[in-house]
Amino acid sequence: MADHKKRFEIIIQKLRENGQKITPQRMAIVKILAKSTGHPSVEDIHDEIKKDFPTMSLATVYRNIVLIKSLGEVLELGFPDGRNRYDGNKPYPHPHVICIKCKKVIDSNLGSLDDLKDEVAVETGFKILNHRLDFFGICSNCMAEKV
Amino acid sequence: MADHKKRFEIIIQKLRENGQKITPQRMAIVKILAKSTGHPSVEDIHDEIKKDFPTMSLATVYRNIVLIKSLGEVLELGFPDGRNRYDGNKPYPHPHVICIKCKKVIDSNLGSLDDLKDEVAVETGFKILNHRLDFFGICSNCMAEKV
DNA sequence: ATGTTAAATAAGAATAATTATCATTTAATA
DNA sequence: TATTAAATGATAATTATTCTTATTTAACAT
Repeated sequence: MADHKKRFEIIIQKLRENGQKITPQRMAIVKILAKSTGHPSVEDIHDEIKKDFPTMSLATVYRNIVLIKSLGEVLELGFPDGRNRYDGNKPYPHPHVICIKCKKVIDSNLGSLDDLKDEVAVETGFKILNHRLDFFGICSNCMAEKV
Repeated sequence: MADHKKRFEIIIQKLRENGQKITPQRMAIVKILAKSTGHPSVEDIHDEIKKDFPTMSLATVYRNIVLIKSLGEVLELGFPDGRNRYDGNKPYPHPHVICIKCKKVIDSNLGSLDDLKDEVAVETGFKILNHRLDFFGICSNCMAEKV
């Protein structure tokens, strides 16, 4: 089964287990999050779904993301300019590489930061639960386009 | 000279070099950013300065942060919940450790991520300019307070 | 199959952080 | 001290997100 199909099933299953109803709108949102290779914003998701559900409300997208986030099945990437983006395909912390020109967000396949995490825990006395690592730069496309 | 005094002078000097006026309000903001051990939010800064300048406008704080950011002399830490925080003492990327209970933000003294950066550049074809590494967890104080 | 009910949705109002506007004030320079 | 472009203060505008409420509907029991 394709990766995003599997993720879709996992998230739907988890929703069921938590007594949530499976509505068509909810399924549409989960479907996009399960793929989410492009790290869509709430508006991206809303626009995409409006093709099938012209009455889909933005509030519904927000509500469902909060819900799915609370189940640990989507990763939220917040940015200072207030355009959060989401990854429901790999909901665990992993490095992202972000183009500051075209705003593309891609995944990196770097190894884990467990060693660093342990160092930080010892150094600070924190119980570390989570982390986030982003690299910012310019992608090869945007580099080629520079005038 | 104390660390934050030095930072203050550096930032003021850079403002001068760029033809910016040195106003009392601007100095007050730079002074707080130069210290900024607590990684203050815009509101924190505004509240602090209002003690000396009761008429200080929020807009002035925002404007000056944008300006100082454009000079590369303050690091902006954006969070999904829309409460950005600032570090003008160490304006270059460095790991932060954030308590998810009391929202405290402290610095970590981990070594550099230059090796990782190079790996990512090779892997993705990006020109990497910047990065951000945050660890989220619970600080020892909050851990002790749990009921 | 159908009725019941608590939860979900749609639409739009409310909120909160940030940015823009514009009249007034002021730092820098002559 | 006068001049002038830039900075400030006050507030309106904007934008992302959350809240509210009437309506609809998925899930379950009959």
